[in-house]
Parts: sequence; structure tokens; C-alpha cells
Amino acid sequence: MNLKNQVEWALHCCAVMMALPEGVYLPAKVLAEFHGVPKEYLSKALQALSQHGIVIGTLGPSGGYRLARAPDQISFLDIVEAVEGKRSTFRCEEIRGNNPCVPRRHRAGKPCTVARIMWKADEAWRESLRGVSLTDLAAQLAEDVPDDVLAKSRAWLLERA
Amino acid sequence: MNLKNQVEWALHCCAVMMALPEGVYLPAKVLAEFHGVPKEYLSKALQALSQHGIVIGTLGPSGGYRLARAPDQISFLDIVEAVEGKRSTFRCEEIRGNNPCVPRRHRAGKPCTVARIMWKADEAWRESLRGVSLTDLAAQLAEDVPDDVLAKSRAWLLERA
DNA sequence: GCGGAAGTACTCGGATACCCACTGTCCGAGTAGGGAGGG
DNA sequence: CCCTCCCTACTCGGACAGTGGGTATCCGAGTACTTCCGC
Repeated sequence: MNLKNQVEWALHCCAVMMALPEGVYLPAKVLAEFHGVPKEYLSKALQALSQHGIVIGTLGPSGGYRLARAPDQISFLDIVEAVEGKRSTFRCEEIRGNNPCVPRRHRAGKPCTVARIMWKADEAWRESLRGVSLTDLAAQLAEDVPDDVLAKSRAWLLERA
Repeated sequence: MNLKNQVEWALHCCAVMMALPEGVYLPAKVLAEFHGVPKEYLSKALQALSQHGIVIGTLGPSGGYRLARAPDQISFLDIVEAVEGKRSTFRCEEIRGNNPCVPRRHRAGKPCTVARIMWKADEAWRESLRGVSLTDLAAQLAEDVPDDVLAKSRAWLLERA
């Protein structure tokens, strides 16, 4: 079981979009070149973000994407769920109903016990992602990435925005 | 992104194996019939459990599977990781290295910032599963499942063990 | 010189092929139990 | 009657095809800038 690599791309794209001044858009082409990934496919991830109101896309020359909200209003969970969907990673197929000792038309009141435990773990995962915003990411990046790389990257991006 | 349905099957199989007396083995065929799933494919999940020391398989007539440890020594995480693997659900492909502003041979000290956050969430998921043992499941099942169904199921299984 | 309109080039967005992993199935290796035969 | 040996039948274990979602790609719809023309 793996998350799709679009998740990684989407997160990194949101990270760099934080560096954009107000009213400036960054084309998918530039984002793709910056991260070294196929442009056409990356645009699908950006589309997903756009459809969920996390980024805004604009057409025409000087078009592209920018964040739709302030970075502290966008959590990792928003981005991950936009790409991966809100469904739990665990699907309960109700195999307990196949038990030959259970009457055929038995209506279970509660969901399957096993499923409840798995869903709780899934919720713990989501809760962890919900607690990290893009602002938190920016603070961490400021520590991890050397200042000159950060500055050069920002210049490189603005040059092509 | 979905967990494979073998995870669900493995969990339910471990649940019913708790009902077995000491020294009794339950064939994959019976487990498959009980849960209404294809026997040949279910055996793959049981093989995974066997290879990770969670259950023990025996050949020949009256052979089958039984739990390898006491139920309170087997956590949901053990079972899930046996089937799904221990790898994090998030794969970091180090696309930050493709940044044209980073010197080619740059050795990053820390892992990617984004990856660290995703891995932390993954660890939260695992921690939640680590905290639930088969004993806990049994206690919950005793509340959820009517007593007569529980008794009939146990009898049905022992009849074929 | 200035305003407006048409043309152009660039963008996003959805529709279309390819491929790997999960799903499902099969057959062979190995063993434990049962039965037959001999003591 | 009991022990031993052999045979059978049942089990697990690994190797073999089919299919759906993820991956990758293409082309069309739409817009903002630019340029040209008329006033």
C-alpha cells in the first residue's frame, strides 16, 4: 500500500507557492521543471487541489496557480485528502455477514468491530496531518534549508512567474 | 490508496483463531468457508502471517493454523505489518534534489522536511494499531456480538478443526 | 497620440493509452493419520 | 492382541494468469497580452 506520488508533488508545490507575492501566479510548467517531474501529469495533481479550493488556477499568459488561502489556513490533511480522497484507507467488506452461523437477514446495529479499530487508527493518521499547516512547514524549512538555497530558489521562481 | 482486503481477512482469521483450544489447528479451507472468501487466496494472507511468526502452520490431516503467541502478545500492528509490510505508506523520492538551484552533489543532512511530517503521521497510525491487542478485540467482540452467535460459531469451527 | 478591436500565444482542463500491483487460481512438496500385515 | 510399516489423503507453500487503479501523455477550450489599425 502506497500513497500516490502526486501527494508528494502536491505538498512540495504548495511549499514553493508560499513564496509567491500577492497576485502572482506560477505555471504548472515551472513547478514541473523546478521539481523535475512530468508537467502534464503534475497538472493533474494541481487540478485536484484546484477542485478542492486549495489553489486557484488562472488561464492565459502570466497565468498559473497560487494558494487560495493564507498558508496557516491550509493543513497537510487538506492537501493529502484533495489528492487521495477522504475515504478511509481501510475498506470493510462486511465479511462477518458471511458467517454461516449468522441468520441471513441479520441487521448489525454497529459497524464491524474490526473496522471500527482500523478506522480509529486512520483517524489518528488524519489528526496528525490536520495539526500541521503550511506555516509550520515553512518554519521547519527555514531551519533545514540553507539560506542561500532558499533565496536562489525564490529568485529562480519569481523570474519565471 | 487502499489497504489490501487481505488485511481484513487476516484480522478476522486471527479473531476466530482465538477461540481454538490449545494444540488444535484450523485449516485455511475452514477459515475461507467461514468468511466466505476464496480459499486459495486467503492462504496467501495466512502464509504472510506464518512467515512473520504470528501464526503457526502444520501439514497433513488435522493440520492447519493456530496463533503462535498468546492473544495479548499479538497487536493489530503485527498483523497489518505482516500483510502490508513495514514500509511507510509515504515514499519520499527526494524530488527536492531536482531543484535547479541546489548544487548537484549536495548531501542533505536531514531527510526531506515534507517526508518527516508524513512519516510522523504514519507513525501515529501505527502507534494506534500497536495499542490494540487481540485480547482487546475479544473483549469488544463479546459486547458487540450476541452470545448465541458467538457460541454457535465456536461450535461450528471446533466441529471442523 | 490614443482608443479599440482583432490576432496570437500561452495557460488550464478533461479525455485518452500504458503498466504495475493487487487479485484470483493452480499444482507440487511434505506430513500425519489410518489401515493392513506380521509377530 | 500389539507393534511396525506402508499407503493414502489432507495440509501448506510457492509459482502462474487476469484485471483495475495509478502513471504518463495528448489535444482542445479559454483567456490575457500584444499588436495593429482607424480616428
